[in-house]
Amino acid sequence: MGTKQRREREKEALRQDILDAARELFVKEGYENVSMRRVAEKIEYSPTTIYLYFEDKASLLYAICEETFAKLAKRMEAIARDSDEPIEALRQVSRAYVDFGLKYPNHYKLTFINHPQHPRDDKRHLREESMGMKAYGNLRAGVEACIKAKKFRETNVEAVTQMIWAGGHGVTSLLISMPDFPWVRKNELIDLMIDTLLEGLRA
Amino acid sequence: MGTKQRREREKEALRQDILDAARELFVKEGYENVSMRRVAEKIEYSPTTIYLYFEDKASLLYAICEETFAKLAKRMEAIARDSDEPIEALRQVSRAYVDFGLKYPNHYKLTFINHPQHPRDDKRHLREESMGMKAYGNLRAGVEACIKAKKFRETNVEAVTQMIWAGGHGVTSLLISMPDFPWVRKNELIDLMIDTLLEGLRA
DNA sequence: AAGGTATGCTTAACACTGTTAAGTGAGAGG
DNA sequence: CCTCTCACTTAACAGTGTTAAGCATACCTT
Repeated sequence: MGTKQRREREKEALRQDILDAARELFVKEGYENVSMRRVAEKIEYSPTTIYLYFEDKASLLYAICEETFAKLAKRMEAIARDSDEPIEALRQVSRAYVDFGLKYPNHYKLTFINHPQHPRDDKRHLREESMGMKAYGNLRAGVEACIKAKKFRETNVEAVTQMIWAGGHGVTSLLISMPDFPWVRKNELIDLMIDTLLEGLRA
Repeated sequence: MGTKQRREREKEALRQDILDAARELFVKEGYENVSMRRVAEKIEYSPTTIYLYFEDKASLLYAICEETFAKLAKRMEAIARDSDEPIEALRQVSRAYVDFGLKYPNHYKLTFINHPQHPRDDKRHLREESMGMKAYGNLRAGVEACIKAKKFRETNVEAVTQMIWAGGHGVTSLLISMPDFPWVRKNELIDLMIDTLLEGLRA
């Protein structure tokens, strides 16, 4: 009987409906400002139904974050593949990171800025297989290539990677979360950050 | 009759009690995890009493942040005064900024990461007189001194200030909001960021 | 000193929140 | 045809920020 398989398919479809509704609301109005009841209303189910598919509200967010991270990781990989000059590749990967954040500010906010502190030591997003870790790994690979090619004087791969990440995140998050501040031109600020960091690292 | 003045003093005292209680709780457990009822319980008043002294919960935190950021601005000023080598001064001012954020993560979160997005066009924290902006002004002064002394190749004061701010903010906010990530030693990361930026700026 | 009033605080309530325990009802399996 | 499974719902709990209304006391005036 294919009934069991059909039911399985239907469950998966509803799971996706929940995810789609939640993503749209979270992105439009912010995680904190969207209640489970509102998500339920959007998919026209009772609020408690969501709990049959996701452990809690944070898990719902986590699933959405994974989707977003996956897109970013994919784009970073493509850039790294298409370039062979390591510093130029790293520059473009960093640029891609910031551009991604500015293009999808609400997704970025959701995943990197307003990331709610998970209640009981929930370290899902730090697992090796998580998409966030994969994006970090891509940046790390770019840094490693530069160090292997002896282009940098600092040789601690992890430290350099984290610094470049922090530099990109700093620009991105400030531009997003303080839009009313009198910033200089966005591109000027982004390029100045990346260029200065790479210049400062040069062997 | 001094009764009016005495009452004024008593009101001010209670206001401070509220501030003290709220600060202790917010810093210890985080703004989001502390309710108005818990603050009220701590000072042994009814919850609604707080609303006679502060417009809402966000205003309570804002008042605390102003106090704390005043300290930061003061420290930055002192550092700038005590040093006459402009790059060294800027390095220490930047370091003070990050150290401050890590010491008071909840204050930092409100003014630079989570700041209330819904209180409709509430731009308190962007006002010239706000202590957060004063700290930014101190950083800017440090950058200006370096540029005046012809130590930097980039001469756009605003752009350089914003970049250094973004660098410090990136490190600070990531360390705060992703405490479980396998960071390299904090001091190593902070120093690497500041040193690399200053090295990359050198004339 | 007595009466009225302004002031400081509290009680009760509203409209929400995330989450869970218990219950319902339709459809599959025997 | 009956039973039982299981997706889903209803009702409720324990909390949240916030407000409207009420009360008691300390003050000022007569």
